[in-house]
Amino acid sequence: MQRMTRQRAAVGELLADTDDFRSAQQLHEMLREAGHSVGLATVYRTMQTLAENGDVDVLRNAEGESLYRRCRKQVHHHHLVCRDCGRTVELDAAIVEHWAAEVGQAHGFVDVEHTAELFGTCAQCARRGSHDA
Amino acid sequence: MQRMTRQRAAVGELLADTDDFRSAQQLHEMLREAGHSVGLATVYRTMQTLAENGDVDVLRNAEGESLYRRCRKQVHHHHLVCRDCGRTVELDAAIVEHWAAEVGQAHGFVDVEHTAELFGTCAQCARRGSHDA
DNA sequence: ATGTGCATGGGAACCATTCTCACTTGCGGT
DNA sequence: ACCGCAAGTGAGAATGGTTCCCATGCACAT
Ligand SMILES: [Mn+2]
Ligand SMILES: [Mn+2]
Ligand SMILES: [Zn+2]
Ligand SMILES: [Zn+2]
Repeated sequence: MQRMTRQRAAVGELLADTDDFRSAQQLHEMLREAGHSVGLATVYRTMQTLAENGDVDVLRNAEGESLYRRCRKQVHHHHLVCRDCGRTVELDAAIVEHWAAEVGQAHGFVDVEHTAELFGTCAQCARRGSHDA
Repeated sequence: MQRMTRQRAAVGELLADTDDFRSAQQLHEMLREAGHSVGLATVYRTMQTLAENGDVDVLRNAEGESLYRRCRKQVHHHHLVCRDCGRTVELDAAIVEHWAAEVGQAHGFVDVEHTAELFGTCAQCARRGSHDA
């Protein structure tokens, strides 16, 4: 019931080549530049489906936009993301997992989920940024 | 240069009485019900200013809406929030602070900020929820 | 090759938030 | 108390990311 279409193939190929977090609109533009023709609505739909299936990770930047990325790890993890270029480091954070579970239980909450993301400026962007100014 | 207006007084009073995270629209409605007349745009502006001054904390729920709350602690902290009723527990998380700082430095990132929020269903809402269904 | 129903895409709709701008008002100065 | 004016307000328009609609396209089982 899940069909392989030209559009989905193009998105999949793009995600394989990209290891920074990107917005749906950025992905759409990248597809256009690569010569593929894929509707914006289709990009949104595709990313949503991939996210639901756990095939991509989603996070929201400070502006509230959703950013997507195909991660190496399939299991739950967190990220350190460059707010300038999207460069991403995948993180294990057993400490954070324990903390979240303990705190939730201690206060009688159930179905506890957590978000924990780090945003910074990567070394390369920091170097580039110090040139001007 | 910061003037005390009827509207800001009303918002301040409301925030003092509320200790759950609330959206600007919810606050606007609560003001209306309390008999105050405050424009929605003013609520947004006021919350934005309060947030910039660190007088309220802001976080985004799963739907991407901004939620506001006047916290007891003035210093940096995190939250455990009921996704149904907004009930909130303020959290110290020295472990998370250390983790964030270490990880950022280890990967050469600078100006590292972090988000870490827990969302769950509070005991009361869990009890209420189990009645129906 | 054909049929069926999932997939696509362009534009409209949605919705939280911000902007605009004419009007109001707090408040320092007199 | 009275002025003057910059800060504040609010109703509606604009914004912008995302979702919805629906006529058309196309993957794929038979
Ligand atoms: Mn985790
Ligand atoms: Mn922290
Ligand atoms: Zn970078
Ligand atoms: Zn609750």
